[in-house]
Amino acid sequence: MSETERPRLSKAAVVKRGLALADAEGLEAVTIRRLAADLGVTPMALYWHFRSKDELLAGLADRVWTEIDVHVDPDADWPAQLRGLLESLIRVLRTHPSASQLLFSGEKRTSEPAMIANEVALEVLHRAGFDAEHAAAIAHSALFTGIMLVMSEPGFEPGLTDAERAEHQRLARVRLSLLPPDKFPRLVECAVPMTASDNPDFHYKLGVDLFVAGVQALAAAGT
Amino acid sequence: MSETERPRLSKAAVVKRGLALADAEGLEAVTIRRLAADLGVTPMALYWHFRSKDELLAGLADRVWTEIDVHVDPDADWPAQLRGLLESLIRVLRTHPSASQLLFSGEKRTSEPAMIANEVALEVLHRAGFDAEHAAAIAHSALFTGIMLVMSEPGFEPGLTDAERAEHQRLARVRLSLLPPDKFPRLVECAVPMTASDNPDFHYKLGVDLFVAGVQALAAAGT
DNA sequence: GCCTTACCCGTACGGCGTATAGTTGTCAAC
DNA sequence: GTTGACAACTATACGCCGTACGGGTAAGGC
Repeated sequence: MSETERPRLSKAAVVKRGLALADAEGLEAVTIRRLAADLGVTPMALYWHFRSKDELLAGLADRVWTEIDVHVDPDADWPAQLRGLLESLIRVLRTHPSASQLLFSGEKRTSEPAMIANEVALEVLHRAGFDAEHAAAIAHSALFTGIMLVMSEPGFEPGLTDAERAEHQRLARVRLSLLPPDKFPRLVECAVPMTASDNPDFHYKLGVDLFVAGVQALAAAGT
Repeated sequence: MSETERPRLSKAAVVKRGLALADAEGLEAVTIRRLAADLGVTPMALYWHFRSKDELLAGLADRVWTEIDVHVDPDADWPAQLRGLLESLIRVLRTHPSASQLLFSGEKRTSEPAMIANEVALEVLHRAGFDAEHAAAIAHSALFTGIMLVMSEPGFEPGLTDAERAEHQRLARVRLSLLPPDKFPRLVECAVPMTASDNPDFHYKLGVDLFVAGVQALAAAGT
């Protein structure tokens, strides 16, 4: 009865497993010890491949960046291109719910795939007529708009089961409904939509519409 | 030689000190042990006033919410009112750099002052002609736009000294400038504006403009 | 005099990131 | 075929963290 041979560890394998763990149980579940255990290895083994936990997390972020599709339809107008990029970003961030948290630490947006995405966005904005300063700010804003949209999705809290999420929503809704209607008429009225963690499409569509419309307004005003 | 009498602890005093600590050294400096030491008290003393650290942090968040000015100019039109609210939010978040991180945990946006702010925003949006669903989504979006603007300010990293921040900026700028210009022409071109952590007014003005313009466009399209 | 209540301390547990030093498997050089 | 170097790990330990549990102690009511 031979020991089940564990394949050699590799940076990529660790990152893959770490990302899967983050996706499944939230970023706070990604600890050196837990990840090592999942990989059937001693905690300190990871330090052979990564200088620190932060470098490991940077590895996760890097991998997430590679998943976003930076292809823009050359025949579309620039608002459609911008929208496409933002939607691609959102798609990736939604499949990796902890990635948004990850991308906040500034030095995790400097990997090469991140640069490429940034470059493409800047190019689109350049063609839209924005100068370097505005293009930079708007590209930055687009990234954070995507992150915020994902993190502000009602009921967003990575690592929760669907049942827990539903219960949270129910509680939030009840709490809102039971507010004094004379002091909080609008809140009571909006109890349901404010906590609607069911169909998120409305949330994302409105968010993207808002952003693109804003940029278009700026472009029009800038001329 | 009498012991220097320490005044009795109170919830408010702990929150005050905690917020000051967060402002000065970042949220990760706010540990039970450190905060207790600052207050001249044993860690477990804080647990008399708060059930858990999370409840303490909720206390910080609550206090931050009370600082935002929810007064809207009744003579202004709704875009100006919306802008005023957002600017007030941003002002507070900027004076408490760690507050943005704090407000992410959903249950820290349910205190009474938070509700009031929300109610006011919903009222403004209602008068702008949005239905409950859109008003709810846009109010939500406004809050997160404020948070995002603060956290996406170039060089944002609470608990850093000005010198460290300047050094970070310098490094980021150099790294961008040294990219291969044939692969990243726009990035190289935007090296300076992308890392401009000096005058932040441009950043915030553009962010608010973007948001308000977006909402106005939505209002116009909705009619 | 006693008891309750509010407030605080001491100790301990399990988990975290990681510094430091030791162990093993692999494989080229002699 | 032995040796030695090096890559890839393991073992142990340190100092943090949040916090459960079980006291202690001064003030005030009876």
